[in-house]
Amino acid sequence: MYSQPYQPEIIEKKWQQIWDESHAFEAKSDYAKPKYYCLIEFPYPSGAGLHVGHPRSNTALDIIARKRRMEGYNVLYPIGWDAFGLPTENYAIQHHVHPAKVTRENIDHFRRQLKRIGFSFDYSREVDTTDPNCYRWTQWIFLKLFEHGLAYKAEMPINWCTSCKVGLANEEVVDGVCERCGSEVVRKVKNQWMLRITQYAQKLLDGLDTVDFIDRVKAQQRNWIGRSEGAEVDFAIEGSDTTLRVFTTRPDTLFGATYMVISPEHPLLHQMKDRIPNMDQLSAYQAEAARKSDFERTELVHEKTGVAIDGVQAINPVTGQAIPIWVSDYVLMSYGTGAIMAVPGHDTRDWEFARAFNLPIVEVVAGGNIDEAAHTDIEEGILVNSGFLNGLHVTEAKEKMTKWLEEKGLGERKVNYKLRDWVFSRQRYWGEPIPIVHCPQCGAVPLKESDLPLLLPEVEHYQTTESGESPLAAISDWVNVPCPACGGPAKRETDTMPQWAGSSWYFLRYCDPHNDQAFASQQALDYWLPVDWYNGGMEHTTLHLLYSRFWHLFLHDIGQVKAPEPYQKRTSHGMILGENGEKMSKSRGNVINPDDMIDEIGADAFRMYEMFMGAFDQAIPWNTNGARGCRRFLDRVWRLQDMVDDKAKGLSSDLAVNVNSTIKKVTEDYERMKFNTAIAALMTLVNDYTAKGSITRDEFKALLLLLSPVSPHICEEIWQQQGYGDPVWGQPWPQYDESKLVGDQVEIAVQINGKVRGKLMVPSALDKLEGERTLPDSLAVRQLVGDRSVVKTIYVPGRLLNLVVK
RNA sequence: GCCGGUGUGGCGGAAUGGCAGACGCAUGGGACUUAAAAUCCCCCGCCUCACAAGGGCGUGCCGGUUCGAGUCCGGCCACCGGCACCA
Repeated sequence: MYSQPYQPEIIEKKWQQIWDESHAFEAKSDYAKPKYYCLIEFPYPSGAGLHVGHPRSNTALDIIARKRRMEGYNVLYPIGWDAFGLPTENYAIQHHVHPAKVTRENIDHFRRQLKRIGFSFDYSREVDTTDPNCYRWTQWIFLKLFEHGLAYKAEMPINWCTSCKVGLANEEVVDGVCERCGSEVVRKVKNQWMLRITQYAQKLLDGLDTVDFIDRVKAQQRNWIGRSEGAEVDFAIEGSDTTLRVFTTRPDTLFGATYMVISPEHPLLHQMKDRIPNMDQLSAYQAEAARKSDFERTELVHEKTGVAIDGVQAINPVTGQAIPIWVSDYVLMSYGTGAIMAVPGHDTRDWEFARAFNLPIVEVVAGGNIDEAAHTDIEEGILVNSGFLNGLHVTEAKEKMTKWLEEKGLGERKVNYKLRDWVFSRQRYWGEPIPIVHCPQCGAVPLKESDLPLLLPEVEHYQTTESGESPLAAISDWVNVPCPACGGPAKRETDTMPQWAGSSWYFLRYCDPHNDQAFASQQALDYWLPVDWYNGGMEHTTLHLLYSRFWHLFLHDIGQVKAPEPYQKRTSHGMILGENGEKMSKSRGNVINPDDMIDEIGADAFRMYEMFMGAFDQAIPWNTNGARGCRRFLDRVWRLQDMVDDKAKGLSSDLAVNVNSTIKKVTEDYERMKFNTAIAALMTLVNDYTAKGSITRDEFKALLLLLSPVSPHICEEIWQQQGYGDPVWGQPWPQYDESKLVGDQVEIAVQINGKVRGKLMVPSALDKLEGERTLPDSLAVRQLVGDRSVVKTIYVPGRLLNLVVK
């Protein structure tokens, strides 16, 4: 009997120390070797520590990273800290400590927790976004964006979180409330730094065709970018030189445009105010619309309100008829031109509005009943009541109308995107300072590159001021500086960058993290990029993933990186839910702490359960008993040491098929992220070994190599104790013998009319034709058929025989 | 409303158009033990049947294709995620 019990708490510490001291997982700067870059989203080092969601992503790519090393690749699997951000700052305010100190402590805590799980990260390349040597380059990229006209300052209504006291990007507002804290978001006009991500809308869309992202990620990005094709059309305003421009995706329905609607913020109102008799009424409506918070706007859907503009009419360019212009908040200033042509016959919103205010409804595409509802299902319709378009299919009509508009100079083809520019300023302390000086003479002046990094100054209070200004605004000797251009008195920008800044390029820094001449050397970037495999959460699909692709496309355009797209492959893991099937949260009291689990079952079993619990891309409830089952499995693996027969050589004949097919299955399943079935196959193999009662050294060895990416510590320990030689992490990945995947004989099912009626042993080499010729004559099959006659015979080699009988 | 995804035992789940329920969890039974824990073994979808054998039914619902459908096609339903007065 093997006397020593399995003690993960001892062997895991032991091997973690050995990995550390031997620099086992540091990426080599050997640019001749084939490389593989595995990336997980770097964590935000919160005070709460690691939760069980982090290890799901980390273990998955740790398996890939460890497998790639065994396959001979130079692997980069880095880790870092997305350490700027509000929770740390709020904690610092509350407890009167410096956020940098809080950050340092949290990082140390996170690193300890991660090391305890045995991830093969290259800790020598840690990136910390709050380190001036790092954010210096974040500022540098900002200067480049500014230099290329992609960063600009604008007075504009922004989403203002009333609790965080900070402006938010559109992407950070969810259901009208702050994504982070859930508080009400109101619109507030502020002077904000913006990034022109809209200029990259088409490139962000096109790039998706060149990369290997899972479909739902691509779909969500496309959806968010929201491209739509159509035309812009000018409507003349009666009795003036002005025209009112609209965007429409359905130029073919122009004959059905019976009125127009402009958004309450549309400049036309102000422009025409002298000839509008009911301006008071309109101003009141404008004020009403402005008061509505985003929350109210999303809640109060479908109840159409509006006011007609008296004394001003537009001319429908195809019918020549004068049509009224209305103001309504169902038309958004931020999309298209802020004005629409209303086609109530074929648009639900226009139909409701027309009904509410008694406006004419005209059918221009046949097939519906416009007295009952708008006829919107018109992709295949035929035009009616439409002059020169009558009788045409909508597709032809669209084309003909667009050409007609272009010829007459009344409009043009146009593509619109839902994507908005990115609000980039935050009125907060704990972020990268924006390296700009505002000079009354020269305007916004960038710092010189040689003056970077612009350090965050020490302040007394980290709180946003009551007027909504950054805490940096209160430090007058930091704020007041000479203008870098003219030397006159000027003031620094006091807003800081959002947390998304650092995460938009951190993966580039990993390539060469200690470089102080550039964000990374050209050679390192050329070698390591693109990231070969990036795994992360679905919640980052429209934020981080889009932003970082944008920055990378930009860096590509200015010649800093070779490839346009940063990530070759993107996968996403499913969320881990609490044991009750609900989302894990402190308030629900269903949070599982990784440290507690590791104390109980060890890191190897914990890692295994994270991968075994279910399909990797699905949300799965945690089950502590299931995790204990993984520990029991590792106990069985440990006890296999009692069964090793030192004298037996190679693979025993009755296990050769099991071992070879397991190697094949596990190898393929790891690549497809089917970790649960790979582990199930390993369990089956161990069951086979146990049932046999004795195994050869080679049989044990194959198991350890296959299991090592999932549960590395126990494999290293057994490997060493069994005297297999150099550590597992440097061993070649096991290969299978194609000729040993099936035995000489296989059991097949015998079906009569598609129903299983018996089993039969047949030679596995038997082919389809030969099987169909010979098998029906065998005794067992003849008994099943009885005196019925066989009409048809189908033999699927190695699977089944189906006889159709009458 | 639009775009994705998912529906299979008590539970998590498995199944290139080919034996539905692998693997694990839970439950029950047994062995070992003075006892317990640990470990090992067995059973474990529903119905029929005294039992066994045997048979029937079964992958959200309705239809279709096929020798054969959880898988493919058509039409629904439910749930989850994302987007949404986006013209």
